[in-house]
Amino acid sequence: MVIDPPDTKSKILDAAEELFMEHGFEATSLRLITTAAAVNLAAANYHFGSKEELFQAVLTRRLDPMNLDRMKLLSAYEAASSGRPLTCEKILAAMFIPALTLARNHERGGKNFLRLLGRAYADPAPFIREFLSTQYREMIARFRAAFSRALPNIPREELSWRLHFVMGALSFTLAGADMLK
Amino acid sequence: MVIDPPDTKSKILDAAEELFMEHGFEATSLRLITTAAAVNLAAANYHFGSKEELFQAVLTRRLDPMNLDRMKLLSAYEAASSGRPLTCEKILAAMFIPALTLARNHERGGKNFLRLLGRAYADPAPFIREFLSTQYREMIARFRAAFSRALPNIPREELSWRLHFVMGALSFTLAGADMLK
DNA sequence: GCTCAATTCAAACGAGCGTTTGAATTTGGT
DNA sequence: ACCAAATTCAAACGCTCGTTTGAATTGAGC
Repeated sequence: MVIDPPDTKSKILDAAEELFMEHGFEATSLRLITTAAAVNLAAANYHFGSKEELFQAVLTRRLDPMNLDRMKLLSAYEAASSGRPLTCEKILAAMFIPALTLARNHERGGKNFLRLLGRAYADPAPFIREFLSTQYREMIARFRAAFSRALPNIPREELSWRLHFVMGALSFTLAGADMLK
Repeated sequence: MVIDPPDTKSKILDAAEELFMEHGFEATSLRLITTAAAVNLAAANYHFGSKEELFQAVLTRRLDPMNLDRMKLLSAYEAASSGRPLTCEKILAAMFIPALTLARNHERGGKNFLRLLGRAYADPAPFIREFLSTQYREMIARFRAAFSRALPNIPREELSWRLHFVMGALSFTLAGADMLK
C-alpha cells in the first residue's frame, strides 16, 4: 500500500482549516498558515490566488459534499413517503445527520471543520456572508419548501424565524461554546 | 433645556460600538473609529489605553446594567414564589426581558449593541472570551442554580447543554442572521 | 539529455495597523 | 490673571500584513 505524500495544495488547505477554525479569518495570517504547512509563503497565492479564495476553498472542500448529502437524504425521505408531507423530525434529521456524520468521521478533522463552519456563520466579513449565502441557497430553498409542506398552517414569516433560530442554535453549538465553562 | 455636547470619551464609545458591531473587532481599526467619532487618533489610546480595553469598555457600558437587571428580576421572581422553585418560563423571562428591554430602548442604538454582543459571543479572540466569561460568571451561576431547582430531575450535564443551546440560539438571533435572506 | 511548463523559493513592495511622543492647546482652581 | 493638570493634536515609530516579482528548481514528454 503506497501513501503518496500530501501535495502542497492539500497541506495548505489542512493547515488553513485548523488555523481559521482556531483564530478566525482576520486574525489568521498567510504566514502563519504557510509556516504551519511547511510550505513557502508565496505558494498560498500561487495555488489559491488570494487569502479570501483560500478561505472559500477550505469551506467548499467539505461543505459541497455535506450539502449534497443533505439534499439526497431529503429526496430519499420524500420518495419513501409516497406523496405525504414529511414530519418535522424527518426534515430535521435530513439536516442534522450529514452534519453529525461529518463530525464523527474525523479521519481528517471533520469535527474541527464544523467548528470552523459555526464560526463562519457569525463572521461579519461581507465576502464570507455572501459566499455562504450562495453556497446554501439551493439547500435552504429545498428545506424551506419541505417545512412549508409539513407545517402548512404556519405563516411564512414565522417559519423563516424558526428556521433562523434552529440554524443559529446549531451553529453556536457546533462552534463550541467554550465560554460558558 | 441645555444639552451639553458629548465629550470625546462618549463619542469614541458610540462610534466604536457601531463599527465593532458592523465589522467585528479585528477588522475595525482605531483610525476608522476616531475618524467616525471626529476626534484625534491618539484620543482612543489616551482615554482607553488600548484597542482591547476600548472594546471591553464598549461592552461593559451596557452589559453591566443589563446583567444587574437580570439578577434583580430573578430575585424578585424568587421572592414572590414563597420558597417554591420557579417555573422555567419565569427563569427564561428573567433572562430575556432585560435583553429585549435594551433592544426596544433604542434611545441610543440599544438594538445595535445586542447585535454586537451576539457577535462577541462567537468571536474567537481569547481576550474577548475571557472577558465575557468573567463578566457573566456571577449571572450564569445564579441562573444555573435556578434551573437546577426548577428541573431537579435533569442531570447537570444535560442542563448545561440545554443552557448552551438556548444562549447560542439567542446569540445568533441577536446577531441578525442576514445571511439566510 | 534537452526543453518547456509547472512549481518553489527568497526577497521585497506598499499599505495599514496599534501605539508613542512631545509640543500645542484647553480647562479648572486659586 | 496665573499656573498646573488635563486634554488634543500632528507626526512618526516599528511592525505585520497580503501580494508581487523574478530567478532557481523540479519534473514529465519527446
